[in-house]
Amino acid sequence: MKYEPKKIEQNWQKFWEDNKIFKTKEDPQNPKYYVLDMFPYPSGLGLHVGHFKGYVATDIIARFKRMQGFNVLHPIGWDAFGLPAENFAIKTGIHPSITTAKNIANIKKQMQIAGLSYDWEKEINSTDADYYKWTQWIFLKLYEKGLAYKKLLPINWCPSCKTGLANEEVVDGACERCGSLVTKKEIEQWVLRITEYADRLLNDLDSLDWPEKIKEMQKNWIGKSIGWELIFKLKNKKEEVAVFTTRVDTLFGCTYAVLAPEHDLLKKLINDIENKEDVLNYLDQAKNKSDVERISEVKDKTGVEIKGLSLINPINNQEIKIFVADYVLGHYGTGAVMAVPAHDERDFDFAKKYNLPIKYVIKPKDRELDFEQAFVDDGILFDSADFDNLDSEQARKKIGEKLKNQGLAKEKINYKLRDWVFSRQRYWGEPIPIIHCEKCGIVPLAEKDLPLKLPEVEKYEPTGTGESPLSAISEWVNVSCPKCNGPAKRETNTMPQWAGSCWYYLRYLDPKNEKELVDKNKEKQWLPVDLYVGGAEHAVLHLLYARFWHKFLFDIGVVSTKEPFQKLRNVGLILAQDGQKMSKSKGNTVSPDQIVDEYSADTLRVYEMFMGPFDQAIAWNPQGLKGVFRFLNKTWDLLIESKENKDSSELVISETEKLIKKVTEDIEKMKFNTCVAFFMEYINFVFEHKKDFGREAIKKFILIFSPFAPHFCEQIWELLGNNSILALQPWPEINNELIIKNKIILVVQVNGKVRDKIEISGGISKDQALEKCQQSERVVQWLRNKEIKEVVYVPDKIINIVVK
RNA sequence: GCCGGGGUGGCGGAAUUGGCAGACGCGUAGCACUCAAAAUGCUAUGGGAGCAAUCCCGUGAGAGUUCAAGUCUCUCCCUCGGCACCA
Repeated sequence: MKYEPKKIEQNWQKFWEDNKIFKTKEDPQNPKYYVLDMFPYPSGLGLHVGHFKGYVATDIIARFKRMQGFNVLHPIGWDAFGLPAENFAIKTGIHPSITTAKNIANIKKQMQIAGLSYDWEKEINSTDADYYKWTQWIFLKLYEKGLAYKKLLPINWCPSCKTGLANEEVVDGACERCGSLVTKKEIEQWVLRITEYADRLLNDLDSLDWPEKIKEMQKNWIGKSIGWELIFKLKNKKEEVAVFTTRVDTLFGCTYAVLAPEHDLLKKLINDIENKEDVLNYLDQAKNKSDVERISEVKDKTGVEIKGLSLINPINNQEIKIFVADYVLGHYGTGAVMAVPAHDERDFDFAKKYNLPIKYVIKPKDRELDFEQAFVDDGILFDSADFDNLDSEQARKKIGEKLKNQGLAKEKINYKLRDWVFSRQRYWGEPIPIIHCEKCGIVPLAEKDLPLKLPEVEKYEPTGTGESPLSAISEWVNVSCPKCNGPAKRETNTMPQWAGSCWYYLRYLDPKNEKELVDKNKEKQWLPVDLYVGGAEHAVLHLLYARFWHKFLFDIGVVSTKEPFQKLRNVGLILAQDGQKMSKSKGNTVSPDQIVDEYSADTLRVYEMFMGPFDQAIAWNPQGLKGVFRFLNKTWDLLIESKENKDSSELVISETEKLIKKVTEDIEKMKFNTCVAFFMEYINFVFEHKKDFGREAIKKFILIFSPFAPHFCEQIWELLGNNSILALQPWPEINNELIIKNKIILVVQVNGKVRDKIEISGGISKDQALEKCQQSERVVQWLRNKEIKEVVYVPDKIINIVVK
């Protein structure tokens, strides 16, 4: 009998489905395990083999944990709001929900032919009104707690997608989605106060089992800095300017100050400025600069002196000039800085260009000052009055305290993180459940009126004016105010792509609940997610947003854990054969359907796990696929041939136990590539010992190989005469006693070089081992006429004889 | 510039965390089967020397620690990812 996957795979898939084998079990006796994939966007292109890598891995873990007796929750769903469906609708006039449904059906089929063991009863879709009702509900709660607000502010605008973007969606000054250069646009925006959670988002990272890289990225993105806010008084005026600094120790070196173009003082005192025209001109220029232009000027800073105004340095009462320059950011700190060119690169560049004084007040501890450049490290103070000879750290404390006592300073913490611009001027997203009343202002929808359904429109085309296509549907837009019954209009912006994915992992626990987002008991039973798998590209997008919402839901008592995803692992990309990223436009994608058809689902699964380390990007290689197919065939033939064997030899039993041990450990560590290598090694070994490969060993092999190649193993299991379902069998226990320990190969070195390998029985002493070595001619020839100086013995491993 | 990952045969990659470098797979070569090809099986496969047993060299470069270094320490080079005027 040959390995004929086409005859078996579909049968097993149908059997699993018909008998609901992978329905989530909730046996209170057993521990739970929640293993989750980042849910996909149902693209019209379907999934390519790269998408499957993560899904196969979580499937292996899910199957493994089920066999170990866990209640496993392994669900999947669809993150279906988003631009591709909407853009397709613009082109064809077909409603996004229709294309989305079609795409979902296709991808679902792809997942099924790969034998992925999802519990399809838990399936969710972020565009179902029953689902986004709760996304809107969370928004209302955020609004209620003052964490959602509407504000006119200059935001990142993608001229091609014709919508505003969040900070996190701008990569190198371009739109994360389409790559167009982002411009600034001032529109009224809904904004979420994620900054309120900055400290918790930062601190709780420590408790998470996540890749260091992702934690670092989030830390940097949140960007906490601890320093002082100082007051500089204007000379001969009552106004003052606050600046933020982390280097208050350099205050004696401050030779001028710089305001961001957005700084309030400029508007307020514009008529006191002698060179008003120049300044206004500069402000105008700065306003029209894109991020890319601003970034490109890093080495050539621009600015204008504000003549007629000056500031007083609070520490020494020195008068200093004021500039306006766009290297100072309006949105960070106070929008104003004290410039210390001697000890800051940026101020140094600016001072050089405009010929401003550079005054050194800190010197290095271990070398001479170099007056050709800024010295930015901590050091020892000089020319700093009472603070001379202090080191930077002490000086920061003392100078800060002194000014604090005079009411001119306070400790201050700043974050790079900015509030989350949450509205989009597009159609295919969750409507924001808000009404604008002429009299009452912003009025949130009542909970009972949720879901606020997305209306049908005739044109999906974004207007480009900063208004959403929804604004054109007057019968939807015009409503009466829930408060005063007067004329009112609906909010026409929609939520961003990320909204639905901020909480979907909660809905899987209880997907059909109409009364609550999630049942309390179910939430307590299943959270947190024990293993979350997805790409690293979501580090500061989805993963940060979801943590924020989760913490908010924790605060309002919806969830009981501080964090949603306890353990996170990144799946590495599968690149095309040419080493490039797989994409439709390059025409280098490989479809899983094609591979399943040509080889088998199990070949695809085993190959993807064997390619290399799970978290690493690796190019697709059709030859490697062939190798795996060869292995499966060889294994099949061997198992069929051996299945009538009764007992195994001690050696085979020992090797089988070793295999169980290694595979069990490596699945847990997600080292799937070495698992497959172990399977291959084992099969090569028993191939040499066919007659000794008995029933128990075969059974155990099939059990532990089944998460990798489930159809294959299920079929062999049946052929062995079992009536039970392999997927529901317990994982084999490791029996250490059966591992042979009395025949050990000891490596013998002389002066650190391997000279022989001898067989010993385990646990012998150093002297016994040395005696054995002296019986070996190969070893003895290196000892002749030499004096043994030392013998290093690592029991059962290695002996090193040091001679002179 | 800063932060993080990495550099091992012709290729993808192993190496119990300091103890046999190159497991496993691919590729390549030779042989067998075949009219032939594919498939399959067997053998070899880091480099060098040697008929051979065997010996020497070898994990980006250089130094160091150690009985022993791919693994630890220092200096440097290259590469991939992230952030980047955040005061």
